[in-house]
Amino acid sequence: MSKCEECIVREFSSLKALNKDELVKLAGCKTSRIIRKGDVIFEEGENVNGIFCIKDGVCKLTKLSPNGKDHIVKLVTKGELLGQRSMISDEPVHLSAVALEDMEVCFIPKTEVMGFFDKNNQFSMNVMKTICGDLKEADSHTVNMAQKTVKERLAETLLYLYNTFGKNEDDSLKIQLSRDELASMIGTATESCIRLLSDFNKLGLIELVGKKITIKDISKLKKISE
Amino acid sequence: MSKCEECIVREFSSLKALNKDELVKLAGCKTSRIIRKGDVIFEEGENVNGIFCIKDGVCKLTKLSPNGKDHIVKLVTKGELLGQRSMISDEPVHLSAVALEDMEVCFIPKTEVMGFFDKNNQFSMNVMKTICGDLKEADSHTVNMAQKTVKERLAETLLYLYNTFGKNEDDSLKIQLSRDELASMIGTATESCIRLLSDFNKLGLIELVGKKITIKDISKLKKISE
DNA sequence: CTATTAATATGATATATGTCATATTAATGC
DNA sequence: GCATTAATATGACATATATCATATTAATAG
Repeated sequence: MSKCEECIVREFSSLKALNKDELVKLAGCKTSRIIRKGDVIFEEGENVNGIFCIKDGVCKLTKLSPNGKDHIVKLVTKGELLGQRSMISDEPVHLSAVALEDMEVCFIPKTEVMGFFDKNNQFSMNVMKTICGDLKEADSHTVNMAQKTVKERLAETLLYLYNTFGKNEDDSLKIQLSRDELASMIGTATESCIRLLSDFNKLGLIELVGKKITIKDISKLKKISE
Repeated sequence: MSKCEECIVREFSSLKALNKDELVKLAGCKTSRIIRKGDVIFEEGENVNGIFCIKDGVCKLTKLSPNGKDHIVKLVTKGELLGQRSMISDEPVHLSAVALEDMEVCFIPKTEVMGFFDKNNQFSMNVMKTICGDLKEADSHTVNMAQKTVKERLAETLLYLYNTFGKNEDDSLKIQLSRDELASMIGTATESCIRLLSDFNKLGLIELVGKKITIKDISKLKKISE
C-alpha cells in the first residue's frame, strides 16, 4: 500500500492540511483503483460515500439535461479531489464522472474524511475554499453560456484546454477530446463545433491533424473569446 | 439595537448553529441598514469584508459579462446570508447585489464571523452545506443555459418565481421583475422575453396586466419547461 | 486484411433568437 | 397636469445555430 505522505494529491489538494498521523491513518483506509479510459467512476444520482483522490489522469464531470444530452460541467485532473460536495451535502452526486484517460485514483470512505472536519480546521477551510472556487467558476460558466456565442465559447475553451493541460512535443493539445465532447463542453451541436473548428483552421488560428488540435494564434483566439 | 436571537435570519440560515453567547456577541458588532429598491449593496470586485444578513426584502445577484450585459445569477431573500463565498475565499465579491425591493439588512464584520468557524463546527458545516447547495444549483443553471431553449427557460423561471416568492391576493407573482430583469435571468434579449411572455399570454398560460404576471396553467408551463 | 462501425466533415435547410425600428403605454419630474 | 423619459410591445429583418442528409475518414472487431 502506497504512502499518502508522498502522494501528489496530498501536495495540491485540501489534504495538504493533514499532519503525519492523519496521513498514516488515511493510508490505512484508502483503496486504490486503476480506471480505464471511458470507464465510469460514478454516475449522477449514485451514493458515493467518500471522496476520490486523483493520482493520475483526467476525467470529465457531466450532467444529463432533460433533453437527454450530456453536458460536460468540468474537467478534473491529477492532484484534485472528487465527490466533496456530495459528501458534505450528504446527498447523491449530482454529476457523473467518466475517465478521459487511464486513471489512477484512491477512494477514501466518508467516515474517515468527516473526522478531519471536526479535528482539523485548516482542512475544513481548504475544502471550503475549493468549493467556493468551484462556485465562482460555475457562476462564470453560467454567464458565459447565457451571453457568449458558440464561437466565443469555443475559442475560450480551446485556450482553457491549452493553459490547463498543456501541449505535446508536437505542440498539439495534450488532452484528447472528441468533437462530441468538445461540443458538450461549450454547449452546442457536434456539427456546429466541427464547423467552427474548421473555420478556425482556415483562419490559421488552429491546426487540425486527425484528432489533434494545435493552437496557432493565442492572441487572436483570446480576442475572439472576448 | 435589536437582538439577533429573535431574528428571522438566525432561524433559517447557517447562524442557527450559534448559541446564546455567540448571538449576544453578534448583536454587539452588527450594524443595521435600510436599503431602498434599486440601491446597490455591493458591486462586483469590491472588498466587502463581512456578510450581510437579509432581515427583509429581496435582491438580485448579477454578473457583468464581457459584452457589457448584466446577467442575474441568483435572487436572495429574507432569512438568507450574502457574501459568504467572498469571505471564505478571501477575495473580492464576484457578483453585484442590488435590491429589488426595500430591504432591511445587517452587516457582520468578517473578523467576527471567522471566529465562529474555529469554535463552532456546526456553523462551519452549515455554511459549507449552503455553499454546496449553491454549487449544485449553479451547475444545473449552466446546463440549462447550454441545453434549453429560451422558451423552456422562461417557463421554468416563471414557475421558480411562483414557487419561491408566492403570489399576491390577486394571484399575480409577488416578486416584481421588469421585463429587462426577467430577460437577464433567463439569458435572452429583452424583446425576445417580451415576445414569449406575449405568446404565453395568448396561449392562456399566464395573464399580463401592466407589469403584473399571473400564472394561469402551472402544469402546461411545467411541460414546456421540460 | 477486410468488414463494420464510429468519428469527422460538409452541404442544404429550417428555425430560434438577436437586432433595429417604431409604436404605445406607464412612470416621473417639474 | 403636462412634458419628458423609461418601460413595454410589436413588426421586419438578419443571423447564428440546430437539424437532417450524406460523404469521407479513422478505428475496431473478427
